[in-house]
Parts: sequence; structure tokens; C-alpha cells
Amino acid sequence: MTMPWNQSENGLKPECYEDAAIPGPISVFEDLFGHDRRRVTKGTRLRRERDESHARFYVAAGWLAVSKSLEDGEHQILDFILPGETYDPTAADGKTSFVEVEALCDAVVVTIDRGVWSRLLRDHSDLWDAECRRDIAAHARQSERMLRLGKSSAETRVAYALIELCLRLSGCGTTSDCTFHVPLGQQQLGDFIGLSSVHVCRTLRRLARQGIITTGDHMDITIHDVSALADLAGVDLAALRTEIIPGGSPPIRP
Amino acid sequence: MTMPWNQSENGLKPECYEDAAIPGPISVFEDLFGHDRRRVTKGTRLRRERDESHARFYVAAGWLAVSKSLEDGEHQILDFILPGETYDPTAADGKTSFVEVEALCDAVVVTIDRGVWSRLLRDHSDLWDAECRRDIAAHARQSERMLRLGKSSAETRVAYALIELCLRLSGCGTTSDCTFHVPLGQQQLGDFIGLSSVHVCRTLRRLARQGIITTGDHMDITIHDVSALADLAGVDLAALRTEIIPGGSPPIRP
DNA sequence: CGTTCAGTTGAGTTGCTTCAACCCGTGTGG
DNA sequence: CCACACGGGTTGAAGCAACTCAACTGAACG
Repeated sequence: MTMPWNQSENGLKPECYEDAAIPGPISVFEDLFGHDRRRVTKGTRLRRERDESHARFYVAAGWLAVSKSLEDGEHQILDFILPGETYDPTAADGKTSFVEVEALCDAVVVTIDRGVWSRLLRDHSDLWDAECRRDIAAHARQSERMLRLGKSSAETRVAYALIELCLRLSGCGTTSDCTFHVPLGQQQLGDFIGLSSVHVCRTLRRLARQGIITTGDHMDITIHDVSALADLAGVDLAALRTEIIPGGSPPIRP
Repeated sequence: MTMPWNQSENGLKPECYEDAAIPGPISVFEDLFGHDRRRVTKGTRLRRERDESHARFYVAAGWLAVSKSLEDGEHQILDFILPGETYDPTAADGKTSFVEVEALCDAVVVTIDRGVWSRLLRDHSDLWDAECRRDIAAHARQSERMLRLGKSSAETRVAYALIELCLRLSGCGTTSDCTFHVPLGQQQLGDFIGLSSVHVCRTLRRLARQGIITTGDHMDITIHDVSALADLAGVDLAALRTEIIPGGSPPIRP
């Protein structure tokens, strides 16, 4: 029943499973912690809320979701962790996780103890810099999303989510059409932007009818008119990239 | 027309203006940067979105609000910065601010250049630890709020906001009634939790009618029944404190 | 070929918003 | 000292965006 981890499955695209080519000092993880790599299957919960936690995750392949839920079962996805990124779910007490961390597709995760992580940061100043930038980018992203969660229409929220995912996946917007795949259902997309799956569907279809996007099998998304979508999302694409993507500002060549 | 900065004004309570007694290595700022202290009046914008930014703020007295807005004028407050806390609004590009930072009452702010800040962190490992914990706490708080922004009723959001403010201001909940003042109008509270000021008003009055809280002049709030409010907010008070407040977990005495 | 599960669409409901009126404490200028 | 304007809070009435409920489709799978 188990499939080779790197094969396509459930209609998900292979690129979810492949190690990403990430800029940055990734070799640090590969060298020291190759033996800690774990393959996890779609749906695996690496942490539940209130679980013990004293480690940071490094995602070598696949997507993770960071989320929280209310007693009544409502579920909010706070962010996605993409290949090449790290995340530490440990709360201010240093002992428990304040979020749930779940694999959205089969993934490869390296677990790094907090103490070891601290030492790594101290010893590799380039790693420290890269992680700082990543952290700021994550914070900026979360802020953009929060703004729209609180204050804007379903259309704006969906448009923003698509733009953000597109930017994170490829840095699109420079050329014409932009196609990408996300390992999410409409329910999960709704959990990300605070909408019911039914309304996500309606909104996506409306955008499709307007010719701004096309949706394919299980969340294959093509953005035809990036600037129209950016307008709906209420963002300046270039500015957003510099704020939200670590190293997203184009290098200055004097 | 200008008043002594430490006098009460505009109906705000004096405690807004007093230097806080903060646990932690605050002397670092006081010693090295006393000359950079700036007194700012209520409403001062220390940063606008897209402003140049290459510094971190340390709040010696008063409250700051971190916020973002949409073109249509909608305004979302992302977090408050309380006396003794620091915040850096610089985006991933290292050059611009991705948020607006505004004084909610007369305040005293120290500006610390990013380079200097890095050196401080390197030289004072206790400062580094404290700031790490504060950062995690802020992240956890924002996550809790995001969960409720997306997924819960007005009553829950208001209740949670009151609980969070109460915890941050005093670590209440241990005894009976809990009174505090926040330098906010209902409009601003609405901007914080994603509601119109009208609905904030209705919700506060409903809570008051139920005897759970009392509101006084300009946001003097007394919580009479903390656990009822925590129920409405959907939180476990003790757990929330450990997750959201740096050093909020009670010391273990063996 | 039946089951299952995600997506799609319609119909009715509701919680929050908007608009508008009013109240009240404060500041202000004649 | 009073008249008045102003801004924030409070309350009612009406509208609407998103939700829930429910039915249907179509693809995947055993």
C-alpha cells in the first residue's frame, strides 16, 4: 500500500516531493543532520497544540501547514512552511507547542534540537542572517494576511492568497502567465483565509469567469492577468515582493 | 499649550506615561542610549508604510500601535508595543517599513540602529534570550488573534482581546476582579479585532449587561468574572499565559 | 458498478455593517 | 457664564456578504 515517497500520489504533483533548490546555507543541515531526516506522509501531525516541543523543523521537501483551532472545531491555517524553510512551534515557555504542524503532502522533515540550533546560529553567521531575513519575511506575510482577514472581502482575500503563493513559489509577475500547484483543497484554502469552502469555490469560479485565473485538477492554478489580480488583492506587486520574500528585492547594480 | 510630558492629559491615565518596571536587562538601553530618547505626543506616526526604516524602537513609556491599511482606508492594528518592549518595523529588504507605527498616547521612544542592535544582541546573551522570548510571545499572541479574526464571533474576539490585554498588563486572573486602562477608543479596538466601532460598542455593552465586565470613562475596564470571559474567548487562562507572556510560566520550585 | 469524496451550485438565514439619530462631557468663543 | 460646536459612545433600522444546508456532479477507486 505504501508508495515510494517520491512518486506522485493523490493527484498531487511531483514537485511537492522534490528537494528544492534553495538559495542559502542549506548544506549546514544536510551535512550535520542527514541522519535525522524523516519521511512523513500526507496528513501526519508533527505537533499538536500543547504538545511538548523543544525543536525546530527544517523542511527538505513537501509542504507543512502551521495552524490552530478553537474548541468548536474551527481551524485556522496561519502559514505554510515550504521546502528550504525552518519553523519552530515552541511557545514562550520553551516547552510546549502553541500551534499544530501538519504535513500537507508527503514530506521530508529534519528535526533540529533548540540547543543545537542556537549553536548553529552562533557558528554560522550567514545562516543567522538568512534565518533573520526569513523570519522577517514570514512576519510581514502574516501581517498582510491579518490585514485582509480583518478588513476585506472574500474576493480580496482569495486574490491575495493566490498572489502570495505565486510569489513564494516562483517570484512570478515578471512575465506573462504564471502557473503553479498547491497541495491544498478548497477547505484548506478556506482555513487559510477565513472563508468557508463553499465560498472559496464561488470566489474562485468568479475569478475564473472573469478570465483572471484558471483552475485545474486539484488546485493547479494559472494566473492569466497578474496585475488585475494584484488590484483585487490591493497590493503593489513589486513592493510586496521586496517586503515578503527574503532576498526579494532585486540586486542593485551600480 | 504643551504640557509636561508626565502629566495626565486627554483623560488618559498617568500610568501610560510612567516608565515601566520591566524584568530584564533594560539597563542596556538606558545606559547606552539615554541620549536617543524621544518624547512623542499621542498620534505621532513614527513610521508610515513604505517609509525608510533601519532601526528598532524601544518603548520606555506609553503605548505604540503597529498597523497596516488598505487603499480603501480600512485600518488593521496588528499589535501593541508596551513599555519595556522593542519592535523593528523593517521589512525583508532591510530598507523599508512594512507597517505603520503610531503612538497611542504620549510616549517615550528610544531608536536603536540595526547594526547597533545586532552588536548589542551579540554582546549581551541575556538580552538576546529575553528578546527571543519576547519575539516568540508576540508571535504566539498574533497567532491567537489570527485564529479568532478568521473564525470566530464578535463576542469571542472582544473577550479574547480583553483577556490578552489584561494578561499583558498585569498577569491577572490569579485573584478576583481585575481592572486596567487601555489608551484606545472603540474604533481602535475595532481596528484591532476586525469589527466596526458600532459593533464593538454593542458587544461591550452586552458583556457589561451580563455582569462580566464594567467599562468606565474612556476604556477603563474591569473584569469581574475572568473565567466566564475566558470561556467566551475560548481560552484556557493558565495555558494562555505560559504561551503568550514571556516568563509567564510560573517558576518551578522543587 | 457502487461508493466515496471534493468541488459546484441554489436557496434561505444570519451576524455584522452601514446609516442615521441622539446623548453627553468637554472645550471654546462671544 | 452661557451658547454652541465637536467628538466619542450608544442605540435603532435596514441591507448585504458570507454562512449553512442541501442537492447534484464527476472523478477515482475497489
